[in-house]
Amino acid sequence: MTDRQPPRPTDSELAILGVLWERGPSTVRDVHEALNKDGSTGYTTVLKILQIMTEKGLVVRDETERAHVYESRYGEQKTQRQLLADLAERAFGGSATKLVMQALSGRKASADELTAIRNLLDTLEGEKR
Amino acid sequence: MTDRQPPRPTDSELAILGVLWERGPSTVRDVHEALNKDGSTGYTTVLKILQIMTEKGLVVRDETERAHVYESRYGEQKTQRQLLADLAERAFGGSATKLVMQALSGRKASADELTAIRNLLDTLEGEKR
DNA sequence: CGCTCACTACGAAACTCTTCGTTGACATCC
DNA sequence: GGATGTCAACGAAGAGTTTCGTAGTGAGCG
Repeated sequence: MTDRQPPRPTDSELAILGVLWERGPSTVRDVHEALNKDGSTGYTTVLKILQIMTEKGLVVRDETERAHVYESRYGEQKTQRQLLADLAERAFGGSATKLVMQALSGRKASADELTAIRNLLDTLEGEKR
Repeated sequence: MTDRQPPRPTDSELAILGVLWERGPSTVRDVHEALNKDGSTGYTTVLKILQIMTEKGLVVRDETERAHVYESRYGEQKTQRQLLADLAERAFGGSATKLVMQALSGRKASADELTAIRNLLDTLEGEKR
């Protein structure tokens, strides 16, 4: 009835979504050029993946212009949270807290970053009480 | 020279690794029975995936007994951190901090969990100074 | 000794993902 | 109006994943 659960994007799809989030609605050419800054992907490859993503519902396509314009259907944060929930489910026994703690301890964060996280914690706790 | 970077486990592989981490070294039968508690996977399917994982180096196999015994080659935490680093790279522009903050805000954690995370933060900051 | 059971090995089939070559449509430029 | 360039669509090839049927092998039982 409501929107079906979007499928988990693959690596290539995620790379393209990154471009769309950064640039906003873009043509195939735009995406291709943005990706080719570092990697090397053919134009038709990008096109094909965008077509598949359209079928999957990951992006929406505006066909009014000759060069179709693609836009990510789900926001960056929503997608990121989806991926995190997914990973928590698959690799952390469903515990997002375990995921967070592992991410924190497995990594050197700067003092600034730790402070930012602490502030976020404060906010969350404030909401709760 | 040193160990080659282990490949990212697939979903099925991760499910099997979960069993191996929980039970310790196990035979195919052990894993199969553990997995069939809820899902439905054939015995030979589990065997095949374990064989592939052996080729990939994700597990090690002890063949001294007739029923081979499989063991995860990498610990649970190490694998989890690998997966997190990977996801941070692919979906969070390489920023583990962004990942943590998204995981925190996208989720309702209990007060106890927030406290646990806060304590971890204290420990990390303590080490740093 | 021969049967049966448990187990591994092999390989095929279906599916997805990634890549790209080719084709055809459309527009613009000379 | 024909050549040139841009673009979407199609299809195919190759790799990886997941599934499982079938075959072979060894161990122990009767």
